[in-house]
Amino acid sequence: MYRTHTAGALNLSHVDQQVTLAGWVDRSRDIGQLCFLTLRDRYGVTQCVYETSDSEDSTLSLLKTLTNETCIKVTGKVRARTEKDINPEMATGTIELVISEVEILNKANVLPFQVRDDISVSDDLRLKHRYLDLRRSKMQRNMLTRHRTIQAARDALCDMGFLELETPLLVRSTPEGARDFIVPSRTNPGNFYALPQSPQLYKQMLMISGMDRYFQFAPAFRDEDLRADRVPVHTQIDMEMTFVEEKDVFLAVETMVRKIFQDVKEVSLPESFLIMPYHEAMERFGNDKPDMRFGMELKTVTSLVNDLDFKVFSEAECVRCIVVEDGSKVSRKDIDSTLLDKAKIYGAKGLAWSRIKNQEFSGGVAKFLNQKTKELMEALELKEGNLILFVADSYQVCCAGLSAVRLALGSQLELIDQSQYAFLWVNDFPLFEKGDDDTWIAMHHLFTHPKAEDMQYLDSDPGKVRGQLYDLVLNGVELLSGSIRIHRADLQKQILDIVGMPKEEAENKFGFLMDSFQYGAPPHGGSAIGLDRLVAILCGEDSIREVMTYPCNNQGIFPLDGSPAPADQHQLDELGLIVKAPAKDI
RNA sequence: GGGGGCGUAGUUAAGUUGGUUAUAACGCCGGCCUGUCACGCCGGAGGCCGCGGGUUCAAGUCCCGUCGCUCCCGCCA
Repeated sequence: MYRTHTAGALNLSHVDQQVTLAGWVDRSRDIGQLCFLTLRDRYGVTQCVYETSDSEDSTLSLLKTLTNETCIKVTGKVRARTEKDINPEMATGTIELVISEVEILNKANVLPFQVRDDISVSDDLRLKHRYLDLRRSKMQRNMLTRHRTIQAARDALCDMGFLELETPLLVRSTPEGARDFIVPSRTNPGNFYALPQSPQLYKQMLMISGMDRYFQFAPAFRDEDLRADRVPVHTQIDMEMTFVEEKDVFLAVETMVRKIFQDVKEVSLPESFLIMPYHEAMERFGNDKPDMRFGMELKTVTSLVNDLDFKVFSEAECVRCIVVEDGSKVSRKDIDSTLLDKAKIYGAKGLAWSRIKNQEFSGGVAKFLNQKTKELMEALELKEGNLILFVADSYQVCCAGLSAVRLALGSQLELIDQSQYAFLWVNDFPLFEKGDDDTWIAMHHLFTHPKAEDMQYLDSDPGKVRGQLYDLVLNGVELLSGSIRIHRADLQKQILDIVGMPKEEAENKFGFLMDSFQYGAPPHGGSAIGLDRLVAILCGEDSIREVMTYPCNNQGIFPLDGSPAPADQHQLDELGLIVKAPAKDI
């Protein structure tokens, strides 16, 4: 071993012991014939000190050459610091290591960026030198949190009798929503595997196999455009259960999530989480993943304002609004620029506003609203000083626009308690939505079981059918998606008919699943948690990249190894591939 | 596919209506310092101002193009 202890281990009980530490130079402070250096490893930081009366001393000279992040081994005796030299900020601040010997294991060159928490460096540079970025204590903490989250989830699921099983990573391209990553087969020229978008079909068949309860930390691959919280590969805590209904899945998930928050954050979550149907979420928050940490709910006023002498309102399909309690905190400039911009992103053409002053509307569109002062004041329960913000458009645009405005106000007015974890189940999603060309498309995926009481509308009015579908939302972030699945071939065929998938295509793409339904497939259901998003929230990070070891950048490029890269000609030849597009230079 | 923002030493930034030798902090190199802990003090090196073109007596600054990064919309159940 290179070391006898770690850099976080030493305390007063080790005084006078001879120890050896190995790690990186966190900082060195050269005070002439006195020299301090702080040595860092995953476990902490320990101050090492060397003093001499000989200015030609070889150890002293060596210490003076140490640059930050040089990898070293230090041997010496632990000494208690004198009262005035104790550093209360440091976990090891009561002691120091008196250096007798230093060995440079590997020198560090001039660093591309400093390894410390208070840096602001471009993400690209951080990713190019991710090994250095991960040395920063914040990143070390994030990785530890990730590890603990996985550990707690595994403990909880194993306790509940789930089996941890793996499903294939080279699979058939599936009829799911996102674009597949495809992998050419050398042994079967002209044929391709797909990387799984989720273990969906394979975990369903594990239930058919009688595995009863399964889970897996599963990579999920999707070849779509990226975002701050979206990368081509993310990890799901994927689970599936047999002979269960929605509430049974909720219970299992809640048990696991409670264990995670207890173990990782020492936070006790409530016995059960709030449940809200999709339609209620849209009505109250304009969003299917509402942030429940603050109110400011949306209201609909279409019928009250459509006879006003104001074309924008009278001709709109829908008029919705939100009420800001203390309107004085929102300036005209906020409304006309910041908030309007938010609403515009989602297609709103404007953001009408007015304030309540002396028991009537004042400013903005007041002259129109005051045709119905009393009715509006009562319907919206308006009070002195309120600010009302309206969007008039389709129901979808009203919801999306005002929901964005609500979130912007929530953060601007600091209405959000950052210490709170507000969980919410959203369920009863519609099974289908109308596509562009008037066809029905599955809102979630094709394997979701309709709600029993809505099955009667499958033929007559698919838009009315709700699925046994649920999302778990945490602080406005969609953490989990799941459903009770179809387990009978006849129902599965009916669903495929409704979305107009040709029989041949269905047979080709997942006939194997349909087949499996024919041998006593049991009722089953499950869910998948976005592990990266969960860990990001636990770490207080906005981007999931902060909790992944080696994420790619926003262009899908990983600056460290330079992937993706062109394939060698001999690789292409073996695969029988001809590249038509010239390789983009990256 | 569409829109917004940013590209200046190793890093993060400043750079005025276009006008001397392009600044600062941290880092790096050298010197001084025996209780520092963001050590301090003195000195030094370090620049294709992303790239290409244009306007001008003169461009880091203005214009056009391009490349890179980033955030968002579409897309992603």
